[in-house]
Amino acid sequence: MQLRLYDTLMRSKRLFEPLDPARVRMYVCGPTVYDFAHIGNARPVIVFDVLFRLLRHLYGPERVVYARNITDVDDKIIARATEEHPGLPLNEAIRIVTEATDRQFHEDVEALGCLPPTIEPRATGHIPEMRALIERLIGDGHAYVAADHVLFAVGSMPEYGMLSKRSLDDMLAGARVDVAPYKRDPMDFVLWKPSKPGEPSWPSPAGIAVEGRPGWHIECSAMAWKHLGETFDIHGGGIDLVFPHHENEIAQSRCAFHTPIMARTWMHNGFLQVEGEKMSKSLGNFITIRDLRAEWPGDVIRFQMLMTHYRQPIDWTRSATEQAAQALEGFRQVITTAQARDGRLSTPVLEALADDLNTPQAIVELHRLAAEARRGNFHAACDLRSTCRFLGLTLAGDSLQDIRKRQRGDIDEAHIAALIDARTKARAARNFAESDRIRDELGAMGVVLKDSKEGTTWEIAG
RNA sequence: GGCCACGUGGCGGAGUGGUUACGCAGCGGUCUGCAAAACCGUUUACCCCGGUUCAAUUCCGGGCGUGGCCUCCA
Repeated sequence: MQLRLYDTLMRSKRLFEPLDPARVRMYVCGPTVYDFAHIGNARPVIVFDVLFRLLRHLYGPERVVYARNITDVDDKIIARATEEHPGLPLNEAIRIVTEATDRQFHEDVEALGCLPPTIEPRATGHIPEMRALIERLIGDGHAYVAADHVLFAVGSMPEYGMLSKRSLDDMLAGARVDVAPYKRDPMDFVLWKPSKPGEPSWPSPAGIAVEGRPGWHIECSAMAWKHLGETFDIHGGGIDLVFPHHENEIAQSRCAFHTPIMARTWMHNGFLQVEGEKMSKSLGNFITIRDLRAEWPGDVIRFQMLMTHYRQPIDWTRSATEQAAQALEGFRQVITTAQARDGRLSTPVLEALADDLNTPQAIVELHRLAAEARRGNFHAACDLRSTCRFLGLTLAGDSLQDIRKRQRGDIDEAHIAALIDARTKARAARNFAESDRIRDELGAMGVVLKDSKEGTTWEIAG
C-alpha cells in the first residue's frame, strides 16, 4: 500500500517515502502550556495521531518515532503566571502553571483516544541544543548579535519564504508592525533575547553578558534535531503555523546544518470555527476540550473531528456533534449486539487513510461495514470493531442513551415507569386511546417508547 | 493594504473533465393495534460571471462571500 501525503511545500500530494524505513520520523508542534487546550488545539493532536497509527501499521510500531513538544517557556506563560500567582516568585508561579496545564493537556488527549507520542520533549530541557544551534548560525553568518539579542538574518537565506509562498518584498509591503531598531532587516527574527529581572533565564550564547531566554522558533529546531536528526520525514502543525513559525524553523535548521530540507513532508491541518464564527474569548464561543468532555465522551469528539478531512476548514457545531454521537452509537450497537471480537483491519479504510488521510472516506467504509453487520455478517461486525479501534475509537464507553440521560439530568425514571405501567394496562384492555395519550404525554417529555415481545422500553429522543 | 486558502443538495461531507459517493434528516414500503427501532426503496447539489473544451461542479481568469497569516493564536 502506498502512502500519499499532501506537502505544503510542493502544494500537492506526493508519494511518501521515508528517508529511513527503519526509523520513520515525525515532528508535530505541540501546545504552549499556559491554559486549557481548546477544541482548535485538539485538531492537530487527533489528526497526527491518526497518521502516527497509520505509519506504525505500515512500517511497524517500533520503527516510527513521533515527537510532539511541550513549550514551557514563553511570554504568555510568564504573563499568566504573574497574573495568577502575584505573591509567588515568578519561577515558582511558572512551574505551577505549566505543570497544571501539562497534566490537563495529557488527560484531555488521552480521553480523545490519542496514543502517547514516542517522545514529548520540553523546551526548557533543550537550552544547550538551542545555544549550540545559535552558535553555529552566528559562525556561518546566518545570525548576528544586536542589543543583547541574537537575530536570524533572513537575507542570508535566498529561499526564505518558500513554505509560505511569500517573498521578502511581499512581507515588507504587508508589514504593520514597528520594526525593532536593532534589526538589520525588518523580517529578521529573534533566536535569543535578554530576560527581564525575575524571568526565566539561562546563560546566553555568543558571549552575550546578560542572561537570556530563547525566541519562539529555535526550540523546535533544537528538539527536532536532538530527537529526530538534522533532517527527518514529516513535520506537522496547524496551518496558522506556516508563517512565521515553520518558515523560521526551516531557515534555522537548514542554515545550521547546510541541508536542502528540514523535513521531507510539511503537513498542516485546516482552521476551526465554532457555529460559523471565529472562536475567540471575546465572542464567548471559546470551547475547551475539558468543557466538551463534560458533556460527551472523547470518542464522539474524535469522530466529529475525523468527519472532516484534515486540510479542510471545519465548522464545529452542536448539530455535528449530535450527528457524530448518533453514528458512533450505530457502530457501538452493531458491535455489542453481534458480540464482535477482534477482526481484520478494513483494507478500504487503510486505503482511504493512505490517500492523504481521507478520514471521511474511511468513515464511509465504517458505515458500509456496519450495514453489512446489521444484515447478519458477523465478520463485518468484527472488522468494524477492529477498524474503529485502529482509528482510536474504543466504542467502550456509555451508550448514547446514558449520555443523553446524564445530559438531561431531570429524568424521573420512577414517574416514567409508572406511566408505562399504566399504558401497558390500557393496552392489555385494548384501550388504545388511553395508551396513545400516555405515549404522547411521555413524548412531550422527550421520552420515546419501544414496544417489543419482552415488554416496553424507553429512550430519550435525539 | 500584501500574501495564502476555502465556497458541493435541508444539514454534515468526499470526489471527479463526460457514468449524479456516503451519513443525518425527509418521503414511500415491510413490520406494528398505532408507533419507535430495524430493513428495503427514494427526491434535492456543485457561489456568480467569463474563457478553454465535443463536454466543467471538476482546468484558467475575474467577482462576491468566509477564513488564515503578516500582531510569538493550533
